[in-house]
Amino acid sequence: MSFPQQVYALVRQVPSGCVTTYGTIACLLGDPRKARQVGWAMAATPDGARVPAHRVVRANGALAGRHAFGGEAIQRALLEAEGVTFLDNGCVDLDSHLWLFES
DNA sequence: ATGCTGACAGGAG
DNA sequence: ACTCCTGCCAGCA
Repeated sequence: MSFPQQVYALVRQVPSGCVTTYGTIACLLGDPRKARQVGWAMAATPDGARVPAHRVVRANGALAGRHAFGGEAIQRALLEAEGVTFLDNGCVDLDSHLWLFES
């Protein structure tokens, strides 16, 4: 199982209405320092992977921005549509929606 | 091969 | 609170 494959597998487990962070994913894969590679993996996410990359946010809940989906606003809209709430600063309410992969 | 960049994170100044 | 620096590793000029 290649690194990106594991990333996709985990992200796919995130239920609608929940989010997770790059660091968390990297940690679950055994190497917290590979957070950047997680980001790279998301950027390279093939459509066929069916990975809800919009549910993956930064360590503090801030959205990816830049190259993502066409804008942070889009990612935010997608999450809101799934029931995810945001803080005044535009960050995801991790306290309520962070997926800890307890399943 | 070398160096810079990047959907990141964490620590230091 | 904010900016800068380093670690990690894949991709590209």
